[in-house]
Amino acid sequence: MNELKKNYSPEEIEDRWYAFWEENGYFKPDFQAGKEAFSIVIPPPNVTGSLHMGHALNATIQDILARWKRMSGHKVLWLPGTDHAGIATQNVVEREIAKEGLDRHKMGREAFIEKVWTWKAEYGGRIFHQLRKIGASCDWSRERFTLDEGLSRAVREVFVRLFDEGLIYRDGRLINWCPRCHTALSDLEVEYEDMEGKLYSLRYPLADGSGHHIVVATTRPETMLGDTAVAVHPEDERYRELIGKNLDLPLTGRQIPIIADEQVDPQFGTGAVKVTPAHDFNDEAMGKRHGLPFIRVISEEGTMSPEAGERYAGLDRYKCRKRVIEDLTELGLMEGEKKHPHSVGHCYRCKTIIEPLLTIQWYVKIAPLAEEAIRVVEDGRVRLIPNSWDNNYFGWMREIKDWCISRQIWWGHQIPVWYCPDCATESDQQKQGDFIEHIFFEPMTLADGSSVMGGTYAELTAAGLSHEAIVGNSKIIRVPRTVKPLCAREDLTSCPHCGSGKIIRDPDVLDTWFSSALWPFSTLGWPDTTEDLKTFYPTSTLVTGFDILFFWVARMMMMGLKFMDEVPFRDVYIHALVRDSKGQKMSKSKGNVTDPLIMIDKFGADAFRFSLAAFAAQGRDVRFSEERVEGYRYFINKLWNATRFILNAGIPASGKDVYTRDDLALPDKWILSRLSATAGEVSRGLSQYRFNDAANSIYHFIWHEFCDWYIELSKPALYQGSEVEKQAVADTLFHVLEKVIRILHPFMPYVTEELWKTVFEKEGSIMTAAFPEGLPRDVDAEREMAFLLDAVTGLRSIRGELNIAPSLEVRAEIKTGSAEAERVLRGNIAAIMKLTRAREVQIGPDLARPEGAAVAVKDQMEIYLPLEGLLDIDAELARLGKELAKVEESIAFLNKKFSNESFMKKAPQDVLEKEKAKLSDLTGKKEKIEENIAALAAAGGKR
RNA sequence: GGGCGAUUAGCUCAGUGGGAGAGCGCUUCCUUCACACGGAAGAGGUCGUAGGUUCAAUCCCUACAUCGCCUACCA
Repeated sequence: MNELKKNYSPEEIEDRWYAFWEENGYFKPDFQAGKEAFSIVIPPPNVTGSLHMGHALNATIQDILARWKRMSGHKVLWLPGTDHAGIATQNVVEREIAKEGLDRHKMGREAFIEKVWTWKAEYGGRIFHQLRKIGASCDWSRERFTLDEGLSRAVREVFVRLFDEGLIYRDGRLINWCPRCHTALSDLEVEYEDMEGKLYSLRYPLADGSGHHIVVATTRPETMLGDTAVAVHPEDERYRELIGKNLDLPLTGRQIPIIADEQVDPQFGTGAVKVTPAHDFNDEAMGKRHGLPFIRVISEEGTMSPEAGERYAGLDRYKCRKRVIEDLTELGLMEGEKKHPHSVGHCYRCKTIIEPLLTIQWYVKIAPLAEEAIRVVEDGRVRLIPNSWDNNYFGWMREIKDWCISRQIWWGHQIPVWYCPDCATESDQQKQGDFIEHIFFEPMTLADGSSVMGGTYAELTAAGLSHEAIVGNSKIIRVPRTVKPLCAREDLTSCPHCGSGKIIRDPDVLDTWFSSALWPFSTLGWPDTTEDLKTFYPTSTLVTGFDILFFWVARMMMMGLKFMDEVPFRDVYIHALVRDSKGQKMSKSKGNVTDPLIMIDKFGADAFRFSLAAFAAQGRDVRFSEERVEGYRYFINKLWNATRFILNAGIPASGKDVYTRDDLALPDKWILSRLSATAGEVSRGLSQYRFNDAANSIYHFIWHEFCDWYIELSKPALYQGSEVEKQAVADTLFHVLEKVIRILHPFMPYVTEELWKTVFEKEGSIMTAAFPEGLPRDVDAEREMAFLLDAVTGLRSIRGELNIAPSLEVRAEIKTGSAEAERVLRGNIAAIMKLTRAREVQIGPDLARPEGAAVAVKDQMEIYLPLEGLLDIDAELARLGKELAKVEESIAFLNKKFSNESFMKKAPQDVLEKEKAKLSDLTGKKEKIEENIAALAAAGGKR
């Protein structure tokens, strides 16, 4: 047997055991026959990510499940991977190259993407290192990346199939545009934030020369340059006469009509609203209803476009706002302004204020996919846990809008669509709208006389040509997006219709979430029918935060059902957000971020994991507090020292089964029964995703039952018992310890492995030991033990409250009220003496009340502590008085109940019985206390 | 605007239709041969407010207050 140091030091063992597990393949599923599959796919963190508290909680929960299921005889796959995180990653690398004075346009698409891959190779694995620190038992041999070859094939397959079915289409409409990221965003990617804005009132003069004007209110005066109407409510008396008339739109020289529309709220502002169909979602709808022109006055860069007029073109949108206000003021057309709080959409990646822009984008027609995804939650094929999320989920799914999936960035899955300029008709060319631009290089002779072969931008820069030279000599082909798109599984090099080699690929890439939507099956090998796919799909449980319920979970449901014809997972455990100790959301800008790695450093991964599990109550945010982590480090130390105690006793385990032998004492049987109960509670907790219950249950058992009671009770036997008694106790201690570290292992993998290997010198790993299940309860032992516990607590209570010095070795007398109580107490006199520091304990059914004794009244016993002259009678009287008051209060309450006729008539029989029993117990107790008070008072009087 | 959740001991939070629990903190005592990262004994709560349902409400219902979150087109 090995020696343990006095205190547990996590840093010395964690990395060693992790390497041991990984090298020996313990994280790989065990394909042994007969094992049921249990699979989890990790919510892929962004490659740019580093581990934050959310990941830590998420990973800990998954790991607890994975380890528990492994120990419970499942073949477990926990599949790890990362997400390419299109916009986020592109932003990071763009900042990186900006330091070298580069930008992606100068580099060219291919060179830039290569740069991102290089970056990914260097930094992308960071988070996996961190997950290893936490102890995550992922099967790293199956690690995937949303942009790797296999997953890209899956993306391509899905796109083509949806395209062929008409579920993917292009349309020109308003979308949320981030002028900084220079891309479209889906509705979900816009974060709304309340901001203190201003509401400006502008005067639009009537065009009839009457000198009258209409006042409109707006928060965005610069958009007035793109107004194409002013709308009023059709019933609005104030404006009825004016409907159909024209207004002079200031600063533009254009005239716009006054239209009537139900959507206008006559109560708001002046009841007249300016309509800018090309830059506002409401106005877009109104514009379409009334056939208004769409004038785009703001460009992709967030600056004013030429259509805004010469005076404003090129200005930043906010500078333009100022200038418009100045100009209107000068014309006397500013009616006024006032503060106006409103919510403004921001890019979820860079926080820039989004701009609604009219562009052509790719969409997924989502309603047909959503139907089935709703049904599977309704009929329970997928369970959301906690189910309070059901309504949120249904609400969102039922109102779901088509999903904009194209992004104008480079890092991602490029849309597998080509356009043929030679197939474009004249009407295509003339149509206003988006063009796809392609820099096209033909073999050319440069100014210095050298000649250059044609090629892509990247190839040419690689050949040493400057950006200027390339751009100056290139031809730009523009293909209107209205040309029929050609969608294909394999890259096209020529037009399948006309054979033209000039076809241009759609430059857009797919929304990152498009590929993550396929994660549960693409990672398992789909579209091939692999062994993994057959074994592990559908996955068992998805563990995720509610913040990506719609981004990710809902979309996985739709895609899984569509392409696998089966739900992607059975259970979705939705955990809360980790907040700081004050309940604030952790964020870099607030500086209240707790770094999980620092926590692991300070307290060890086990303590940190256990805290997260203990915090993870369903349906509530997690408030993280370092003090609690510290507390759980103490807990590990407690277990560690309990182990030292067991080892130091120096009695090796005999190997005899503790459940079939007949030489166990009451405390032994009791702790075994409590162990069984605890194992059951932990199993139940885990299977119901009540991680806090499971954690608390094992914590309480180890500390307060095993250490506080059983180990203390074991001492008399170990120090003074017979050889047989010693061996029985030692065997019980070892047995409970061994089982307890198994139960604890999913929560605390490292320390449990350490104890398993060093104390029990076992082969293999605790990871493959069976999780304790179905251990026998011993209700007799638990009931009998209550007498012993009562006797000890009663005596301790007297000692504590009467402040009897611990050095004073008292004598105790216990008058028992039943044969069972007597038998139990008699059998455990040594333990009572040891735990209460009594030099003598007398037990019997008819002991006389000694004079000058303190007393405690318990079920089936009166405990006397004779203090021969030392008793502070007043203190004891006060103590008993307090006790009596409590009992009397309860009795009064019960009596009130019984005197209530309706209660007697209507309360169910079992409740009635229970209350009656309670009353009779209390009455007995009351009488005994009163007797003792009377006796004591008499004794006091004699004094 | 709509929806959801929260409100329980000093703090952080569990919990249940039959007079409320934990951890930390606090008080008192104890360096007793696993652990002072320890042990023992205590104090501490009209379970947000007001109504209602019920024999019985901290728990169910309604309203209100406060605080969060999600969602929405009020210019």
